[in-house]
Amino acid sequence: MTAEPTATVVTRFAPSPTGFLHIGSARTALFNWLFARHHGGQFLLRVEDTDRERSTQEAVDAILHGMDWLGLHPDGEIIYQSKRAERHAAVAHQLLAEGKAYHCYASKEELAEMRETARSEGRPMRYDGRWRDRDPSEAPEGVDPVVRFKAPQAGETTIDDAVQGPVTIAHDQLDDMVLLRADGTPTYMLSVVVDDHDMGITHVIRGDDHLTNAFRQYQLYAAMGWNVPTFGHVPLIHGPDGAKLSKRHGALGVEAYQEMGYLPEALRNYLLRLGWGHGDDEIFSTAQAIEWFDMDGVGKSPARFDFAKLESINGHYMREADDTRLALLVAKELSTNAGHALDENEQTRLVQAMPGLKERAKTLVELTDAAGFLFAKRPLEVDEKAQKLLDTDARTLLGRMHGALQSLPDWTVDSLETALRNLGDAENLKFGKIAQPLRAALCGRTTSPGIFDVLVVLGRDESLARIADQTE
RNA sequence: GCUCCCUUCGUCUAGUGGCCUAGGACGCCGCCCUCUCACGGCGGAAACAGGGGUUCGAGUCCCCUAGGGAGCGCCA
Repeated sequence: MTAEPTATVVTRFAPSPTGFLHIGSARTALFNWLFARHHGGQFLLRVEDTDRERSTQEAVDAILHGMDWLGLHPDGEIIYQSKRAERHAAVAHQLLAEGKAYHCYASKEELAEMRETARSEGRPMRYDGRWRDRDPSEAPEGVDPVVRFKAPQAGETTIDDAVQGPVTIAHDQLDDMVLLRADGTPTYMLSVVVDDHDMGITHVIRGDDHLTNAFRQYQLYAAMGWNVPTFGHVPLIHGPDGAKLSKRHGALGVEAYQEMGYLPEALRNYLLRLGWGHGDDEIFSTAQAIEWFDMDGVGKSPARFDFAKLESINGHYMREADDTRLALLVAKELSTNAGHALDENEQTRLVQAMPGLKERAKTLVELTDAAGFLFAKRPLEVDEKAQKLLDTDARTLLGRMHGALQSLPDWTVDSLETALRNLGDAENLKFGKIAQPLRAALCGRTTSPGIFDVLVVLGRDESLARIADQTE
C-alpha cells in the first residue's frame, strides 16, 4: 500500500470490530463520507483489529452491513490494521535508530506506583520518563522492554481543529507513550499514525474522545517528518439526560434501528442534523447533503439523542417512499416476524393500500401492524375499542349497510361513498356513526385508512363477508 | 486529582457586534380540516447558565464562577 496523493481529500472511517456499528460511530462514518463526497475525494475504511482478543469477524460483518444499509460505501479496499503490524514496527525501529524512541524496562508495578504518587501530589498521572536517558546496560535481566516515544518535554503544541478551533496543550501534559509492546506488537497510537500516513489520509474526522490523542499523534508525525492531516473532532452523542448514551437511550447498533422500523435515509438525515446544521433546513436529499456538508457546520457541543424527532423524520420519509418498496419491506417484516409469507394477491393488495397506510405510520413496525387487517382471516379478531363500537344498534345498522352495498353495480370509492352517505342521510345519522362501526367490522380496530379505500382494497366479497360476520 | 473541550426554548439548532421584540424543526397545548387515526393548515407557551468586563451598542469579543463531557493503559 502506498500513499495516493492524487485525490485532494481522503477521509477514513476506522472502527474497531468489537461489537455492532454503534450509532455514534455511524454518524462519524457519515460525516467522513459526506466530507469526502463533498470535496470529490475518497472515503476509506480501515478496520482497527489490532486487539486480537476482542476483535471478531462477526463484528466486522456487522459494521459492513450497517454501513451498507446506510449507503455509506467505502472507496478502495478495506484495510485491516492487524495485517500491517510489520510496517508499524518498522517505523518504531526507525525511530529507535534515530534516537527518537527508547527501550523502557519499567514494570507494571512501577507504572502503577508512578500514577499513584503523581495523583497524590496533584500532578498529572504520567510516566515519568525514567528510562528515557538511562543506559541500556542498566536494563534488568529477563525483562522484555517496551519501546517508548521520546516526546518533547518543553513547550506546547497547537492543533487547529476543524471543529473545535485552535486547541493548545503543554508538552508536560503528555508523557512518553508506548509504541511497541513488550511482545513487539504495535500500539494503537503508532498504528493509526502510520496507517493514516500510508493511506494518504488528509482529514481525520473522528469522535471528540480522541482530541487529546491528536497531540501525541501530532508529535509522531513530526518525528517522522510526515505531513500532519487536518483533524476534526466531532462531539459525542449523549443520552436525553446529557450523560453518556445508554442502551435504553439509543446507544444501539444501526441494525437495531433497522429492526425498530426506521428507514436508512431517515436515520441518516437525523444523524446528519444531530450536531450539524445548514440554516433552517431539516430535510436533506443525499445530493443536498453532499452539496452542503462541510466541517464548519459541525457544532462544538455534544447533542442529545431524541427518538421523537427521529420518528418524525422517519414519518416524513415513509410518506415519501415508494409504495412497492414499502410493501416489500412490510412483507419481509411479516415473513420474518410473523412467519406469514404474502402471496401475490396479498402483495398487490398491500401495494394498493399503501398510500393510505404509509401516511399514518411513523415506522415500518407501525406500518406492518396497520396493514394487518388486509390479511386477517375471517371471522376477524376485534379489539376492545372496536368491540365497543359494535353494539346492538351498530350491528343492525351494519345489516342495512350490507343490504345497500350488496346491490351496488360497481365497487369504487365514488359509488361506495354515495351509497353510504345516502344511507347516513336516510337514517339521519352523522357519517361517523356509519363509518366507525363499518371500520370496526372491516378492520377489527378503530383506526384505519379512509373507509372507502378500505372497502375497495378489501374488495366486494371480503368486505361484505366481514360485515355479515358482525350482523348476527 | 490533572489537562483539554463544551454551555441559545424540554430536545436538535439559526445566529459570526447593530437586521434579535432571539428565527426554524421535533415535542407540548389550542383551533381548523375530518368517517377514525394520521397528514395538512393556523395560533400559543417555551431559551441566550450566572457574574464581571470591552464597546455608543453583546446571544455574538475577553475574564471568572457554575454545570456538563472527554482524556490521562504494554485498549482502541
